[in-house]
Amino acid sequence: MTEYAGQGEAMRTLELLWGKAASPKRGPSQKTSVGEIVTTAIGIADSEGLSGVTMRAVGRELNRTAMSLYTYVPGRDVLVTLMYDQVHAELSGPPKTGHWRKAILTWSERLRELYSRHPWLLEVSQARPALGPHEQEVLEGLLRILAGAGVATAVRPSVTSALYSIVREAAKRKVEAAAESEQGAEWWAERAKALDAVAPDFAERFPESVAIARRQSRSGDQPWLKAAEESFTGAITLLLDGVEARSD
Amino acid sequence: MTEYAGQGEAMRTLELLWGKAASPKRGPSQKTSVGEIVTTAIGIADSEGLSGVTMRAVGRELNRTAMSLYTYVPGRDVLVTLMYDQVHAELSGPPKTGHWRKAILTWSERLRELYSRHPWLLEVSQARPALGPHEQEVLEGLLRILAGAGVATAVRPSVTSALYSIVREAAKRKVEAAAESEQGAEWWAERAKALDAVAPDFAERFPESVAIARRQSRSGDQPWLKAAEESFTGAITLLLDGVEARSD
DNA sequence: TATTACTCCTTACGTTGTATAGTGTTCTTC
DNA sequence: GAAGAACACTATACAACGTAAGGAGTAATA
Repeated sequence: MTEYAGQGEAMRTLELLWGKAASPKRGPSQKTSVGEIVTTAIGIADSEGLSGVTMRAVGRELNRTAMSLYTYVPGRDVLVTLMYDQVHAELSGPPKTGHWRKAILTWSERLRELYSRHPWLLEVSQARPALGPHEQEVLEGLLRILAGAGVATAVRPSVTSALYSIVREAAKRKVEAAAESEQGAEWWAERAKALDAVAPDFAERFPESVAIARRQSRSGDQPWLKAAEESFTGAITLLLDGVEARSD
Repeated sequence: MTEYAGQGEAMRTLELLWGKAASPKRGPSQKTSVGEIVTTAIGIADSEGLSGVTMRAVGRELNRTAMSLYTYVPGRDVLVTLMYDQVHAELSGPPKTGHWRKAILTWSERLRELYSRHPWLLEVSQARPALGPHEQEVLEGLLRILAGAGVATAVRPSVTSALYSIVREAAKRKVEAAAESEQGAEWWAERAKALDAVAPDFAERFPESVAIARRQSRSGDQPWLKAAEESFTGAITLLLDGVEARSD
């Protein structure tokens, strides 16, 4: 490994994120690349979850040992950071045109779809200001829409925070719903019976929760998915109404 | 372990969540309890993060072996679920009175403070419909406020989702900010230099992001904390404005 | 009193991330 | 061209993890 003038791992991680890692000048030619490793790891995460991404598993996929990966990447944590930034590249595209409300809704939906394609994103620790280029590009895209719409600078962080939040929450519910539909109806019936046995007063203690659950279960054959969809667009509409009320 | 009539682990987890696990009728008296184990585990998580909560560490704290914990709790995952529900008990209190906007803001702030006290909540996987009593109580509290305010039933899931989202996002930023202020100013300067070396065109590529970051760094000696605070109340205000616009 | 159900402990297994050391390859320098 | 530095990769090893299996001791039941 090259020396990094004492700048530590933060510098190394930034270099990797921005594809600016210096290529080696001597020694045997590398048999793979950071990009290939990250792509492979993403593939594993997509199909087996983040816990499936072990150094050994990634190495095996590339016909290499786990330890050889440490030539490219300083450790598993950084690999996950790189994966996180890399998938955000899927959202890069032409700038949105049209009405800003529509643009924001589209932005939100695209981000949510990203989370659906890569559910493991929800397992990645959020306490991590990575500053990767693709993640940053996504944020910048939203800020541009807000700026173009004439939303006051002071309000933009709030809107941004709220939108990200709503998208992630919606993605969570969608992932949950998918996992749950795998379980089958029998599992649900059993669980409901168990809950009743353990908390017979559930409906009395939590009438509002039960009312909403019942309301949602009436809306079609995929109740959870539909409910998630509705509360997603509903929440965004609400937020944008608030923004608009503020602009006046 | 008692047999659970083939109902599996879901039943066992629900019993533990609701404190309805049957106490043993024979054998030596138990030297600890589920509650003590959960409390101990929460203490460890508070001070060392969720990764510090190992079966061995919890056992050590209670002068017991890791394996003895399996008498009380079927495994680490369920222990984490119990921890998650348990801390939500800290929010139980008298129902809020006064204007509903104020009540919702208070609810949100209390939840955010819970996340601040227990930052590891953000590390807990959200893809998990636990149905624990304390978590449910918190949700029910919010729904009651909404119902009392006359917010339409159809809108409540949206508002709920958005509020939870905003709170969690704000907590994330607060946790980040705390972790970052530990790092000291030198670390930040170094990191800024590294970013400039790696992405000299950062300010040109992401002008809106940079503008906001600059704006936020002007607002006092704890820029991150203040920014988080502002975007938190800002986002909620925005959302409630939207709700109000909808009620008309 | 014998049996049963239970708690707790010891031991052990497989898996993880990664430190260390060694082998062989390629570029640089003399 | 030869020597040596810089590198890629492998093999081995270690500590820590969750937890399965088995056994010793204890208390209620029959």
